[in-house]
Amino acid sequence: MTSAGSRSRTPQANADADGTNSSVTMRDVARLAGVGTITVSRALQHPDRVTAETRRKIDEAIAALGYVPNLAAGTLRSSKSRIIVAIVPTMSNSIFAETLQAMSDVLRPAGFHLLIGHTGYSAAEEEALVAAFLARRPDGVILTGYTHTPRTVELLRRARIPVIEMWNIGPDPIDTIIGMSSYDASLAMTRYLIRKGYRRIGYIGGLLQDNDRTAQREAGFRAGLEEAGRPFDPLMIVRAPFEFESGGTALGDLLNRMPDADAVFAASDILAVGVLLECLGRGIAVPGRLAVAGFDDAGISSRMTPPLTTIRVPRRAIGRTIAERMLARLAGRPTGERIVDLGFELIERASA
Amino acid sequence: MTSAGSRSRTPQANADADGTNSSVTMRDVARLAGVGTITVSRALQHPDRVTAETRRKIDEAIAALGYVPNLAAGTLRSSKSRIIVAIVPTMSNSIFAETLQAMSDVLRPAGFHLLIGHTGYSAAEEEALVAAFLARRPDGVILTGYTHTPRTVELLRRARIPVIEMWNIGPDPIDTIIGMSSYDASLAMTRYLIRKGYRRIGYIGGLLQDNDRTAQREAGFRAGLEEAGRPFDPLMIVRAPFEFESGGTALGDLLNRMPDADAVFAASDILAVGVLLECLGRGIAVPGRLAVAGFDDAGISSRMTPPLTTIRVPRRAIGRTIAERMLARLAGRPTGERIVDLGFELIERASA
DNA sequence: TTGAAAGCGTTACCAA
DNA sequence: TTGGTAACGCTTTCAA
Repeated sequence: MTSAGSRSRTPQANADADGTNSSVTMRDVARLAGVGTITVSRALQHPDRVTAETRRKIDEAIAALGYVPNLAAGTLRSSKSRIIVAIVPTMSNSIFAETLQAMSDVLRPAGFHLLIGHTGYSAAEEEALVAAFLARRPDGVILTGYTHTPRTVELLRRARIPVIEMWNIGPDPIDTIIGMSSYDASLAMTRYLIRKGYRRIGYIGGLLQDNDRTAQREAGFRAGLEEAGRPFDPLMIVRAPFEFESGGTALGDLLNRMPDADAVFAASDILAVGVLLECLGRGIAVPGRLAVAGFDDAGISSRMTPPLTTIRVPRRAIGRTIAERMLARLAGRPTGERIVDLGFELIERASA
Repeated sequence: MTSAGSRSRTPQANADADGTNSSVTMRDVARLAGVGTITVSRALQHPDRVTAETRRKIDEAIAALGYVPNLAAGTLRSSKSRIIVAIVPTMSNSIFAETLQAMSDVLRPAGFHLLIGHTGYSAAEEEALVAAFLARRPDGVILTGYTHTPRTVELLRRARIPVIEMWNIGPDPIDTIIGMSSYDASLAMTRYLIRKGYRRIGYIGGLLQDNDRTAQREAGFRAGLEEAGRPFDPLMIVRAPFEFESGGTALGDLLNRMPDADAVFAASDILAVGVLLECLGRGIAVPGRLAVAGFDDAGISSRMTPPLTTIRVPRRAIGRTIAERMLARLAGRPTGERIVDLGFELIERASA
């Protein structure tokens, strides 16, 4: 580990002073090792199909020349890029970041790289990303949710590669869908609040545009009210972008419309924490005067005062499962159901 | 936007029923358009070097055949991948996620894709990532900080591509370094706390392993004490990973060692927010009994009660500037200084 | 276990 | 403005 040292101050001028350069090819390695190029290729791809002695000579030649393989050539010839494309709404929400990291942690040791795109919650942007990324000939594609433009679906269908939709379970996957049911989770939380005796429950949800997660959560909330015979009123719902700032603002809106609310279900912990902080600022007792429930179980939620009742989504497990499934598919190994529900957990804490 | 529809239930079986498939090449497009392949290539790369009529015919052929270019072939031939590698410690910290998104927002419209890796704050892992990614022949590489293994530096030097180190300014960049001085910022915050009259200032910092940002912050804190003639004592420092949970724990440790502390400077808002929440839980008045300052200006910091005094780092500007600089370099346009300091802002709020 | 030749789909080079 | 030919560096195919 060094932070300084004898580095060249003019990187552009780094010629082959040490006899190595970046245009070393497999052929050069083969020549130095005294073998054919194909043997070098085999030594790199399937080390066990080459004698230990040959492998040693090749390894030495690689080290001596500073050889770096050129994956573009391999991809062209083999039609295998070892690239997996993953598209998420945003990377700023650590929910998705953690899922991506979990996927990457499985894929990288297997030699696959994740090419990540973010849509800003726009299906049109997703389509543009898919179109652009397909030119890289990815071996597989992972999308968030099941709401896509028809052309996105068509492009992926024609690409004939594994496609995994994630996070939110829907009825008719393009190929495979892995995640949990936002509807079920939201319904469970609504039932819980009702069971706890809250009479006037407000809902702060995300924007619905191109977002089946937020749509399912809102639908689950309404279903919960209905099955309990509670009248639903559009005034009970406020929608806001997933930011801490909007949680507080949204609570203000909601309380203006529902001054008698005794509980708030926020469809994301980012919003719910914003709500809690706003309550703190306004001196609203939680859960005494107003109960607060969230969704996601973010890192901060358990540290709040009071700690937040929320839905835990297995976000690392989703990433891991998707990556493993993808690797199995690409290796031709048998895979299971096309719809994989990894479930959720209702975490009961003090806030509701 | 559709969430369902007439999708095939057996994607593996999608043959060329509609006459289009994914093995359409530029040659097929050329044939249908009645031109040479090179003209198709030109129409795609430099639309202005082709007559409008030719371009129209080619566009029609592309649409009719559902042609998707193969970038692997182009990369092989031209040695231009239009891939930029970016390596960060973690994507879970939204600080880095926002910088990555800002970079991506500039690079994508220019036809470049970001290949992202995360090191988990390990220089050895960074080296492994760089070695693996270089096989994709990226057009440029972006690293976080200036602490790298010698082999990482050597690999990048040999690759002869633009390398931009980011976030933390250091004296001797591999090539170009863009960010701010964590040392200066930390020193400024320490001076601020001293000026505000706090006598016994504790410090909660990140782990130092392979992390020049945390090291500079700690050094800045010590320098601030020293220049004010305050005695430094190792007991004043607690180090913890950047997680909400550790902020609270670390505060406990610190107060055991320094029961008379009247201020805490946490080297990350994640820790500082954890500290604030812990104070809330323990009934410690902020800033009356204990002042709290942070670093990063995370989204939640301004919403806390009291709102958090912190250092604002221009994280989106860093990403944008890096991307623009990278594009300029790759286009052969002149670029400025090798060290670009985008500065910071001390945000004075109520917590300290 | 090893190798020779062919070819992947694109773009550089040179010519018309 | 357009095109023919060659070449990028690897892996597949077939053969020894």
